Amino acid sequence: MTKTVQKRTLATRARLVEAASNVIAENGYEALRVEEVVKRAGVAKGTFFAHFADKDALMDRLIGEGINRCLDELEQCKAPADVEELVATLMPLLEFMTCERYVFDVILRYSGAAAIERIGDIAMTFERHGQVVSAWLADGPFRRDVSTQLLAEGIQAFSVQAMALKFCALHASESMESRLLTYLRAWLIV
Amino acid sequence: MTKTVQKRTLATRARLVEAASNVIAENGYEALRVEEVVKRAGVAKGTFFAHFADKDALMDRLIGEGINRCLDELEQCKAPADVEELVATLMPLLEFMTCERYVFDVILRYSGAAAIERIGDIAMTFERHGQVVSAWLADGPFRRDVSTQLLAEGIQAFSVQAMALKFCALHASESMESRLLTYLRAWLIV
DNA sequence: TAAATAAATTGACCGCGGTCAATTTATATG
DNA sequence: CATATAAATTGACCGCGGTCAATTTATTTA
Repeated sequence: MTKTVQKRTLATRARLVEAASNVIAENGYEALRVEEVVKRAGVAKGTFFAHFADKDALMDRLIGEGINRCLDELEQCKAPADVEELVATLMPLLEFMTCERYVFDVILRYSGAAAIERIGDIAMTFERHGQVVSAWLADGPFRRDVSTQLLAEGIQAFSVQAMALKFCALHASESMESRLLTYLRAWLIV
Repeated sequence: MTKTVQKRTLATRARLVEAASNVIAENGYEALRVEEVVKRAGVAKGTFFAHFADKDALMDRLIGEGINRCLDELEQCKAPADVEELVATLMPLLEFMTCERYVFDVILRYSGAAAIERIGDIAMTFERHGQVVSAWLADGPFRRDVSTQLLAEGIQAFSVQAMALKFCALHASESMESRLLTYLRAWLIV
């Protein structure tokens, strides 16, 4: 049970992540190609897959990072005083999650842990999100007949719905924010 | 503005769909390969893409068919008398939608219309689902302070959440049905 | 320090979805 | 019926994610 982590390993992985971040900064998430990443990192293609199970695993990590940055902001906020404030506070996170259709697709695919053994970064952010929101609900003008945990899960469900409809041709007219507002008024109000 | 639809076209498309259905019946949705489908249909690969924009378009159609079969059943049912009955009635549909992880992923991706111009089969089934459920809610012991339309959207949101958690390692313990029951009791009860 | 062992890296190769210029087949026109 | 025109079909080819036996580099052992 020896853990032999060479620092070369860390260095290579860091170079891969760095290169990937640059590609994304320049062209967005969807345009990322593994071949471009390894070229910039100066390693062979096989090396990439020695560090990440597949391309999605890299995305899980990078998008997870982005979500966590949003959650860092959320944690700074004081508990919203009403539904309007709650929705407004959540918006930056939802905007990031829907910055690209591809990003939203990856999030949906990984919001539940993808594999049995490995629980991905994105799945962990959903847990964290639930806890942050749950804490807010404890001292606000919201219904109390069910647990804050359940209310928080509902907020996630409605958030996903509102985000999904952003990409839906059938419902493009209403904004994500106003839609979520409608949902959460019906869900949270006593 | 002449529409010249050769019957050869229809025949070829039917052969492709037939072949695809057979492959799926034998090996499931995820295992479907376009090359296998065209081989069985006796046409070249390019022909497939003259009939379907991409592989997903075929999946949208075939999975959409499956959902519509479930909805046909649902329409036969009389309006559920309470939440328990409602959930029980919905289960066959949810079971089909989660018969494979791949199937659920495709459904999520296409539940909103994928492209602006073309509204896919799966997206249409969500509309249909909303209408069927909405009609049920009009005469049942459910809350009436918001529209049945909104309630139906919430049922969809919670259904998606319950299905997603079925594939989630973090929440594998509770069944899809009991989870949905918890959600909908909190959502629908007056 | 040299030999043995384990870990990291390499790049040719594969599978499979998707493209397109060229060809075949059907339909409209004189 | 012959010719022009449009539609359908073909298959070689490409892009890109992912694999793996062979090789290089680091660590352990004698």
